[in-house]
Amino acid sequence: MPELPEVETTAQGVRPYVEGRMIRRVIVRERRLRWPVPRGLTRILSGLKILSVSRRAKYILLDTEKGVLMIHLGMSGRLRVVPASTPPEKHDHLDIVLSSGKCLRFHDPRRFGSVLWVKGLPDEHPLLASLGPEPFDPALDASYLFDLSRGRTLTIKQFIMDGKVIVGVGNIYASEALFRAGIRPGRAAGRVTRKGFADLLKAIREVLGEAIEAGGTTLRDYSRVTGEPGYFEQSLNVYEREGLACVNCGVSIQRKIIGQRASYYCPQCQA
DNA sequence: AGTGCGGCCTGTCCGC
DNA sequence: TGCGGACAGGCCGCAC
Repeated sequence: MPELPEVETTAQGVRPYVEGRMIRRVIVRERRLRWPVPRGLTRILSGLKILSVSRRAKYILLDTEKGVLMIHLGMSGRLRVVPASTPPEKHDHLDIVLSSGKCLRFHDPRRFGSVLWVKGLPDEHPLLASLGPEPFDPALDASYLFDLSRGRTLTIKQFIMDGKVIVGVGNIYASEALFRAGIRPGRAAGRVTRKGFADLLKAIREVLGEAIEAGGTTLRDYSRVTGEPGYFEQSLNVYEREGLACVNCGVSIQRKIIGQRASYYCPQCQA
């Protein structure tokens, strides 16, 4: 399941193949994604050069002189670069055929992903406009999170997974960051101390940074552009480790549903 | 306004 | 073996 590290890894992986390339055409085989793939994408994109590949939250942005193509991997989406002649497989919903003879191929069995076209600045798109800061934004600090959380009754885990608060913290890394910060996922956000948020922000940055370094976490659906797995899975301390010994203290890791999401924590190390 | 939850999807796994 | 059902999850949009 692609979280921010997986999306970042994907953006980095496709960048050398698509930046500076011309789009020859677009082949849409299935437009029923999270949002319908816009009609006329071939007409819009053909002949445009991809100026840059970037990422905002979990969106991959392909910038052209006429607008920006926003790609979200949902939870089972993948982007691969393959020769344009490669026969499509099941769930290969869309190809962006490049002047190089290769194509950027979007594959998404669950179709929670999306491919959208924005004419103006991507930040003005409704899906991006109200998003919170990037975790690695230097302007982001613990005080921001602390202030925003005052009076909030939802759990700290739900709070950090809320894209309006901070982007890019998905289910896996939320559990992992809370473990590192020693905070129980079920604690009310409004009851987390200033120190707690300092620890938590540090932990979020560490976990995401390490996961990017490792090429992401490979669980179920995700693999890198090259098809090789990410290696962060072996660094997970609590996620999907219910009943196993805490790496810190040996106490059994607990699993609890919070906000309809599986959450994992050590009852000893996390208060 | 903040909170909780339904719904979108399919592959995988489990029990019968 | 085959089948149904539960589950996984990002995140929007609705209802309270």
